[in-house]
Amino acid sequence: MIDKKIEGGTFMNSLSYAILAILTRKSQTGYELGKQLETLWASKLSQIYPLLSRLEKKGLVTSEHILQTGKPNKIKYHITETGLETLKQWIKQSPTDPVLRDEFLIKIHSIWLSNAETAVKLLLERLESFEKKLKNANEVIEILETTKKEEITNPQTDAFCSFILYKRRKKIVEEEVEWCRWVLEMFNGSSK
Amino acid sequence: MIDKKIEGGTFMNSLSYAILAILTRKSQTGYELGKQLETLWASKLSQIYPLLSRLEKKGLVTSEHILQTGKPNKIKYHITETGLETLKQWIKQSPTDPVLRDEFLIKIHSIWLSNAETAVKLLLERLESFEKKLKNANEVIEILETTKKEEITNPQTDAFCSFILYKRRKKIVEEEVEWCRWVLEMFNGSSK
DNA sequence: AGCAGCATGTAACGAGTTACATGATTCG
DNA sequence: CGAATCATGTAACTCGTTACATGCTGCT
Repeated sequence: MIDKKIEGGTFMNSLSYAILAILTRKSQTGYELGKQLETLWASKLSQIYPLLSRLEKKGLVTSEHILQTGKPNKIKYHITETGLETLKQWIKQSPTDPVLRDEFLIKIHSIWLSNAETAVKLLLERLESFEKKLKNANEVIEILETTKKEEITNPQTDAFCSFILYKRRKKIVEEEVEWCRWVLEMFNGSSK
Repeated sequence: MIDKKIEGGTFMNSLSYAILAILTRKSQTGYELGKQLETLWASKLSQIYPLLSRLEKKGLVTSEHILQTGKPNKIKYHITETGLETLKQWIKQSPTDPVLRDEFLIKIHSIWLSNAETAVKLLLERLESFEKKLKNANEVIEILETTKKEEITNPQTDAFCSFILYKRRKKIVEEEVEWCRWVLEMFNGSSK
């Protein structure tokens, strides 16, 4: 009875909703969406552009052609009333289980077959990459805390939602960093 | 120059390595692999069975037909020397970036458009599901700590690898639980 | 009587990535 | 002078899910 199939194509997938979610905050181009989506639902432009056309055919977004000089012309997308309603309805439904695909975990699972050097190299790389993510999250949180002091405590604002998501990110990334250090210690302890 | 393309089909994907990784610990059937893979690289049996055939053609695993009465016959897979070498070589290479696909995050991103009831329901569901995961991780950790006391401090054992992976899982899931409680408090605080 | 578990597989489809095509500007 | 950024898109592919097919045992 759930009509996922709205006129003009096939079903709505998670990426479609992620696109609508970002467009509620600011109308933007496919190219810009590609960057915004990184933290929410990573995807390539080659997947985003066809989906935007599909969403337009369904009447969930409208497009505005913007001519530019010196740069290629661009197409700005706006969410429609129908699009907003569709998104709101979707939010109410229980989300599917999260899926994590992380080659690092497979490698760690098998690291007992390897030597300490390989393990340490793997862990140091991971540590470095997550320390960068942590720094980035901290920066965004600081900016939100100073420029949106009021909004970030009000659940009815988009800043609040961004804030809590970055706080979550920070917590989880911090744990990963701590964990890497802990495992590295165990390798140092056992080799000496 | 990296010969991902070993005779007998196309490339090796992450799932192929995940299968090899699990088979290093214990020979087992595709059906059993399906369950073991849940925490490492979630996948369906319809993807696992054809991959096992492919791995056999490549000479990375061998199969043993086991006849059963009362239950359907089964095929037990064993990793070969070549399979083990292939896995060891792969571990040395830097893993690709982890990919997380989580509809919950998209919904939270848009929760400012919705009402407090919807948000609280979403968060309570998440909390419950992660509390279950936490309980499960704690149980496995306790078992490992009592039955494999020695191995879990020795990086050359498979128990050590399982142990550190479950410890990681526990930490991250704990943070998610804490975060859910924190956000729920903010909703309770603002509605009164 | 019906459902879950055991056990293997194929077919069809949707989701996602890589490669290709185009072309101007700006930065190092 | 090459690489990165801006900007949109198509084609070909791999990866992953859903549905289908089969059939016996044990639990509720």
